[in-house]
Amino acid sequence: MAEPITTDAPRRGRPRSEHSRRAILRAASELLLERGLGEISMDAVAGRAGASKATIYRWWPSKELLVLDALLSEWATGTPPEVDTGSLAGDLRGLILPWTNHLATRPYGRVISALIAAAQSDTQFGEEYRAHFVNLRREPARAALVRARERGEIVGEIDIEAALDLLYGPIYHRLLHGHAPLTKRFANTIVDYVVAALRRPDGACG
Amino acid sequence: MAEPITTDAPRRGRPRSEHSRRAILRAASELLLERGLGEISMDAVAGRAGASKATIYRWWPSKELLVLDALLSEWATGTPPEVDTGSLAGDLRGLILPWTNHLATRPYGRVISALIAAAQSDTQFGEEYRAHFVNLRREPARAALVRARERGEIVGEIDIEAALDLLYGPIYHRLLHGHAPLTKRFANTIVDYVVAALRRPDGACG
DNA sequence: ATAACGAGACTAGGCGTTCCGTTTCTGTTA
DNA sequence: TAACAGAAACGGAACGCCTAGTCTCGTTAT
Repeated sequence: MAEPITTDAPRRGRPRSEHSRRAILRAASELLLERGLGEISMDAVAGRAGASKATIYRWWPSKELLVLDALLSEWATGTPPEVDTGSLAGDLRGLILPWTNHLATRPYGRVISALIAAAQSDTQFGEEYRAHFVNLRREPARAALVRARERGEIVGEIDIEAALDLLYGPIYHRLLHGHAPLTKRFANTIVDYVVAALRRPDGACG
Repeated sequence: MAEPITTDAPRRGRPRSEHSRRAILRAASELLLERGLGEISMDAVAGRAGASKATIYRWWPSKELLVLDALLSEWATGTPPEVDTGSLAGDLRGLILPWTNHLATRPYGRVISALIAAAQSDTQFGEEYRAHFVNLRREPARAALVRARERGEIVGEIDIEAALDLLYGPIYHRLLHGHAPLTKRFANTIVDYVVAALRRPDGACG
């Protein structure tokens, strides 16, 4: 993430160029979706943004964190509000469908897989990535599951963390491996399966 | 994958050194699990194997394909036989438990995530990876689902491909993101959820 | 006076290639 | 049987090219 711009106590000297900051983030986003993380260079980002590499590294400590910031600033526009539809299926669909639709419109798989790979060797980046990408999505789904349990829609011993993996795992799986398309129909099927699994964890009826 | 050694019609000239081939694969495996794909160099592999880089590149076209070959040759020893236990839960458990146990014993997550990232930009490598890693695991699970349907254990319209993602997606999710441990208990829970979801796809009873 | 800016040179390190001299095999000739 | 020529693989090492990240420089804005 970029070092935040301190607003209080106006610093001396030339202020940070907001124009450059946006140009850098936009250039990074564009190049990222055109080619992927491994295929772009910081020189290319600087060149397209009309900025200097020194300026980039003054505010972002590494290529990966710049990319993470670029994706977050792009996705910030499309985050849907969390809603309580009254049913578990409705809640999960409201969370999953816009997200998968967003993922399917652009080649995010190549970018996110590179970020995951980078997160394996850089612990600090890994935590930042998980906090902003993974947990940010899990939290509202977790809340929906808790509501459903309090409502009595799901009963018995429920492993909520495993249920969240059951929900998000298949989406990430198709996104990263690309063995099958990430369609709206698929997302709906996964939600149906998850709801069915939680309603009768042991598969019994009656 | 390495170019296969042709056995028929013995070629002229010095034959390929089987000793070097094994030393290279073993050095690659060791370094890979010690440090990960992005943190090792071909010079390091050559050095540890006591081989020349020229020799490596004579038989493996890239670092990624060498690594894929190294992992496959290591895993070839631990592949369990496919068994028909007579129940869907038993079949899936027989497939999933040994695999997750194997995955959890070593830091495979960092290696596999790097391979997935590499597969995004190299189409040919991507197909090779999916064929040997992903589909090799999906196929027996697919067969188990078909048997369960023929047996009448699961009924109605089943999206088998989505069901496979429901089974493997959560495992890959934890392996790659590392937000929660990949325990035997977790694998069992996922199998239970999958079986429950498929028994009543609509969540209804009666 | 301070600090960010763009431009660009620079370092360090990795992938993959190429050359070298050597080794080990096959095939031919005497 | 024995020598010789060619083919092909070997280890070692240097090289070209590219990229992340650092640093210097003169400039510009507060």
